[in-house]
Amino acid sequence: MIEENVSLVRAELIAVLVALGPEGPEVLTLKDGCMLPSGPLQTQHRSLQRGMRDWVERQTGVRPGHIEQLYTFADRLISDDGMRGVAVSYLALTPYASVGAEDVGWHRWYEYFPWEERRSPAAVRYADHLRDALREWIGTQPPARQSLLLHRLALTFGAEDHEWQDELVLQRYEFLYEAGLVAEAIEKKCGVSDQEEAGAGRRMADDHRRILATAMGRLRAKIRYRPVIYEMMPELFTLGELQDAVEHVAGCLVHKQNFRRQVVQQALIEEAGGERRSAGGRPARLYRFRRSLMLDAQIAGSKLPVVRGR
Amino acid sequence: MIEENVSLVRAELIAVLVALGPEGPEVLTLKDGCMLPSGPLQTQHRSLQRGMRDWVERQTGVRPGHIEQLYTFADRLISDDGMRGVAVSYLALTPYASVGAEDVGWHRWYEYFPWEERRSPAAVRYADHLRDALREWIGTQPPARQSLLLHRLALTFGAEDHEWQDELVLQRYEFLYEAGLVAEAIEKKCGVSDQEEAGAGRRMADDHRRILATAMGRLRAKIRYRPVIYEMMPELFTLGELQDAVEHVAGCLVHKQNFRRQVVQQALIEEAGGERRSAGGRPARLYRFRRSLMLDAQIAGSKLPVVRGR
DNA sequence: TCTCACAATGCTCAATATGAGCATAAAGGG
DNA sequence: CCCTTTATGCTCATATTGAGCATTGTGAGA
Repeated sequence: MIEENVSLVRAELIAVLVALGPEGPEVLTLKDGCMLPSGPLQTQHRSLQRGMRDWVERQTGVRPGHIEQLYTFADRLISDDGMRGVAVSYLALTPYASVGAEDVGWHRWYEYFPWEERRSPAAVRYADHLRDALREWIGTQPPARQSLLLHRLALTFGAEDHEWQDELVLQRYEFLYEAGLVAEAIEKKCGVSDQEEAGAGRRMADDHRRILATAMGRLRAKIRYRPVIYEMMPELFTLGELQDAVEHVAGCLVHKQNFRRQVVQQALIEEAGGERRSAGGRPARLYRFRRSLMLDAQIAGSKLPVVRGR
Repeated sequence: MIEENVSLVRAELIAVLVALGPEGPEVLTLKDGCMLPSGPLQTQHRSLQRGMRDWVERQTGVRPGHIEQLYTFADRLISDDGMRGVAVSYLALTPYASVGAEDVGWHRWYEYFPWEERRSPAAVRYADHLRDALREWIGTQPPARQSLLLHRLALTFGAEDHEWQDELVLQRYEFLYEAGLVAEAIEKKCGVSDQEEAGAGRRMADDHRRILATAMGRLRAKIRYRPVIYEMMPELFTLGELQDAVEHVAGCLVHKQNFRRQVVQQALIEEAGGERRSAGGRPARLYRFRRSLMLDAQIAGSKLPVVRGR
């Protein structure tokens, strides 16, 4: 007996898999960059997380490593078959792995959120440009709302002695969405948009880009106090490479000497005993993450100094 | 058309409502303390959060204030009607409100987790006692596992120069569960347990106590860097009352002078202009939370100094 | 009325942590 | 052999934190 009014739903599992490619963080996608791996919960799945892992491996061949639940939401609308959907999204980190299948591939996440990449003055200028566009849009809004919107602009995009906070990825995306500055919003308003470059950043199907934004924000927040960055590093790495990874994820530059100081004194890594020589410059020592401390690390937490430039 | 293998599920919404009673944090329950408010997602619910709010208000008459999603999980087993359940749990904070309905009421959360209350030496002794019981249990385990278990014990219950970390509520509950030291686990092993006091702390139906543990851990972690404590305070309060609230939630004592210093210099509160006099002692100034900063507060975060004693 | 216990409030001081920059070391390329 | 480049080591000013002493108003009881 099923109670009246009680709707049965299809449970959809969606995964944001992140790895560090040669040019920074990349996300695993289907349909040539337009979709995240996903699929419905099935009878044989023993848990939500298992189901998610199963779909990812089936669709892409990649094994998720460190996994964490992101958010669960219900579709706004009842679909054609009268069925409603509940989507459970996950963030998973893995070392970089190549994929073979058609239409499956890694894409730099800054393709989707170019304004989040602020490691060069040129990149910062792009974010500033968007901020101006937002300010212009705010001007078209009801006067009563404008002051609140301007305040929100300052908090999310950094202005009037508020600093840019790298973990507010979702808040910025939603702001741009409201202002109709991203493709998904434009399409919603004007019908199908055939112009690929109609809005800022690359679009995705449904609300997958929103989920990606959630994942980015969560990851950026998390690397500050948990050693999750090591989940994406290869077995051996130099401190320079580690710093590069953090900078790419956080989307900003950090002070090199202070970064090393903190990382070293946390003692979560140990010297592996070799060195790596590159084009020019002094060879760098190789380190490895002390996996034996994983339990400690999960529970105790650590922190990486993600801060401002140089 | 519904695909083969794809299971439709019932989506259950579960709420942990927390308020500050006269003796510390309390949780809103049904069935005389054995259940959390919950109910299935219904067709008319426009979102998961709305559905949760709807159930809470219907069952208890209390309006949830600040809301945050906790975790989503699938039932391990298919139920009698062949249907599977997915449960989405929420944490909600509210000022203390009285309830009228039968079997509905507030219960101190330390009834369920007495070892989490460490504001007196006697309370700490109880946690120590449990730690000893766990250590004994570890002795009965396969020798190969023992070293890992002892390490985990040190991390979660504090030992061998590891400190007790108040936000590890779930980890401690799960450890006790594994060791068969809480009622739910005993029942699972031995069939129905008619002894109410068979295990540590008061039991709840299904995995509701696990959800409560998740909520407690999240709240304890959150008050350190977000001003959520104010969601549970009355309009006017003294710094002493605020500190009391934080201490009750965190389950440990804080240094009074340093607490005030940080709270005041964060400038999230303002003097309300009166004072409150109690039994003995100098009257305390009244403060109020600056609601106008809510946007800032949500985004920017703040932090309360939750630390060790005095 | 005078004292005392009590909580609130104000302030100091040492120990750390953090932000920023200078200096040196060890490679490769002309 | 000099120059550029990256790694590494170290210093110093400043901010944050942990801990404790001192002072101020009150109510209660001698």
